[in-house]
Amino acid sequence: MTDIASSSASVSARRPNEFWISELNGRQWEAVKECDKPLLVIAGAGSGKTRVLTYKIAYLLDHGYRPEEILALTFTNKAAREMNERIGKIVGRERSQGLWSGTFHSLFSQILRMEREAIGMKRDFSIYDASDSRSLIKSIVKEMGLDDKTYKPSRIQGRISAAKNHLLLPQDYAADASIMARDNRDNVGETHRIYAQYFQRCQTAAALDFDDLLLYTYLLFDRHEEIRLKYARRFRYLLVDEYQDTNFAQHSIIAQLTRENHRICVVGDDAQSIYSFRGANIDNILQFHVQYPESVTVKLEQNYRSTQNIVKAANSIIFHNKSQIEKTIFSDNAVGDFIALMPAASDREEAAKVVGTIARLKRKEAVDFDEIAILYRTNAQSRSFEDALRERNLPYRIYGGLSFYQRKEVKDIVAYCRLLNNLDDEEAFKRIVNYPARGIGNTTLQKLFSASREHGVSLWATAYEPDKYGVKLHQGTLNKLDNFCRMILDLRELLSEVGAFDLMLEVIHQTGIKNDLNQEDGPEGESKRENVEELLNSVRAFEQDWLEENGERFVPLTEFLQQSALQTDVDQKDDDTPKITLMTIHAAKGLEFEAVFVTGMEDGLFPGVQARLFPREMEEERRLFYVAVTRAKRFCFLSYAQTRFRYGSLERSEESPFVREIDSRFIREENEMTISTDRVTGTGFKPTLFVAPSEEKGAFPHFRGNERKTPASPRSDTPAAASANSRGRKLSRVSAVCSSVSGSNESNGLSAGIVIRHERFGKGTILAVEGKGDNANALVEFENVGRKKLLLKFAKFKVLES
DNA sequence: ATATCAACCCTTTTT
DNA sequence: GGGTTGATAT
Repeated sequence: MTDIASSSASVSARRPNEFWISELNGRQWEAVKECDKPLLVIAGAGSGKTRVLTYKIAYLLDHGYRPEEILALTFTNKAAREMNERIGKIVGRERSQGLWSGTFHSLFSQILRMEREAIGMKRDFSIYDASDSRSLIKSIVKEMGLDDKTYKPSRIQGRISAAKNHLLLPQDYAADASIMARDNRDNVGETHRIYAQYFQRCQTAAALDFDDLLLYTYLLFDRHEEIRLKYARRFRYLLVDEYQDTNFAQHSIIAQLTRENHRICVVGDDAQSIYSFRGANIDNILQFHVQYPESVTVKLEQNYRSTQNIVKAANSIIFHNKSQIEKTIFSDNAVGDFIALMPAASDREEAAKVVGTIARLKRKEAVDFDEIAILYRTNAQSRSFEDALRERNLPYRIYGGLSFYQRKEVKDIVAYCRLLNNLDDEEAFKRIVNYPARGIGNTTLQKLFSASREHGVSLWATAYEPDKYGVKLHQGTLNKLDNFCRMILDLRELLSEVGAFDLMLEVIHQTGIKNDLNQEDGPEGESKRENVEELLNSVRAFEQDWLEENGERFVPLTEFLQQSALQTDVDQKDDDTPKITLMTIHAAKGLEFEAVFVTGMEDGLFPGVQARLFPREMEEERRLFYVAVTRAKRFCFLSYAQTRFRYGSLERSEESPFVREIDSRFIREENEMTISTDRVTGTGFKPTLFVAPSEEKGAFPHFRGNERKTPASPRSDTPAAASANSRGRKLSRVSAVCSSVSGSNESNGLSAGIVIRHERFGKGTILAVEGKGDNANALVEFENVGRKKLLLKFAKFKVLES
């Protein structure tokens, strides 16, 4: 089972690998070229993990693997995108097209859509996000007459999520004595019934939640051996990034796909495992050698990112953890500056100090804003920094928190779209049935609810045919319901005729949303209208991108919905002006910055109160701290506030115990810095950096600050062109490509029988050409992906033989 | 049925 | 501080 790569190497290697070797150190190269045995790469922070992954894929491509035979799984879209770009740079874009790379969730949801029949799902299933799930759980708790104090939706959601991550269906859950005992002990003994009901309701709504994307993929492969084999064979090589953060479900699916051939490479760092709260199981990485006894382990221990002081300080932090894989991370970079500790009297002062220091970093060290990050433990901490940055007119960008797609006005429009796409989507229905207000109130809804539960049909079904399900309503209400349903059905007619963008425009007009928003005045209404604009922009951008890659007449709404459901804040880019990054430490995983501020270093905040009593949680918090510090290339600051506003009132806090865990040789307090400069070497960090922020007034008189913000939307995360930009392409470039391609292809006079190579789908034979002008399209039979209809206006391919 | 206001939780962390 | 829920008036 280990012959393929080597046997085909001589045939297809086109490029000497010496060039690569110069780009890699010995260990990295070792990891790249080991393609026969299962490979575990323990990659310390900043040790070139992504480099190894990308070169390894390039190496595979050079040794007989076709792009579509490689599956590369990441945790974030950003990581996937970055990987794709870097591979494109190494082997050229065309040779990497067709690679299966992306997040677990997005790739699996694509597979589920392709194999929907096997699991009895319809093509246009909805994806419930966390708040949809929570709201569904909430209504179930209510319906079951349980106390929502003891059965707090978020708590139940956590349990259900954990169950799914352990591949436990409702019946398995109820049958598990230890789980039931635990639930009973915790006074939530009815959880299994909620879970069963939740599961059922998701099914009648044709909806999958995030965890279902994994669970159903597992079940698909488990119950349909032929399908599992199909994918196990298709993916001849499997790579997994951030393996320390995989949960049992992910681990199991990987096992399903590698059962026959063990061509797999996982990359991770146990010291950076920070998602155990989400079911991530560190044993997956620790037990890799047991799962694959013939496996090889490569440790990458040289850090190329940070100064020696930062690396050593980070080592001294993680040293306090008991359980870990033995390794010594070292750096050959400059010694660098001390980690700087910045105490502050209040959270406001903390923010002022941080921002003041940023201004100085920019001026004295020429660190640009996009090389600076302010990190914190909880999203709630962002506010004081926002205020301080706005006051100083410094550009920033917040990631996380209330993401764009979670705003009410945006969610409402998306909910309409979801309902059009999938009439059974219950959460979407609930959200918009009476928005804008049309007199369908709670009492009506309750009647529909109980009818739908009673008959096991969707809410839509009962609203559409109330009589059939014995719903008793006044004539007036019946008329209102009927009007609503007719409007939805009318809009639905458009699904097969127009693209996502046009459809959304129709929705906004026909449903009265536009009217409603136009009536709202004041800054809030203004900001809502802006957000709707942004939503439309992002749809348009998505369309541009999608049409180019898939030759179709228009973008089906369902395509947009699917990608937007799995899109996170970090995936969005607004414009190109450098901005200071504000995010949680979790969100910063995998990123790096010249200067990093780790803020809120307070006992009870970081580590949080809940962690203090449990050693295992303390270790996770400590790893989180380790992740935070190792994001920094040159400058790392730790700040804390002695008083802080929490839940609206002032609270006192002490310095985090983590601060004292750093070896004192690598850290200095702000005021100490001004005196002891003797150890300051390397990058030449001037002690003058630390001056009271008040002296910093007007540091950037010419700088044009943040765009104006309305109080209602103080954040600067605009997802305009999120999708198009997210692939690293500009709209202008897209259109340029389109025009040139369409010109050449049309004049080439394509006809049946001609063989082409498509950028993404590979080699294929044209079966038929039809249509004129913009609508000209070709039906092509591709070798690997089957039949596709390409819209010649957008399709990127070249003719091989005619 | 809707609009408004007071009382009430609260905060980890995210695909 | 902020968002959600519940009671109350219209």
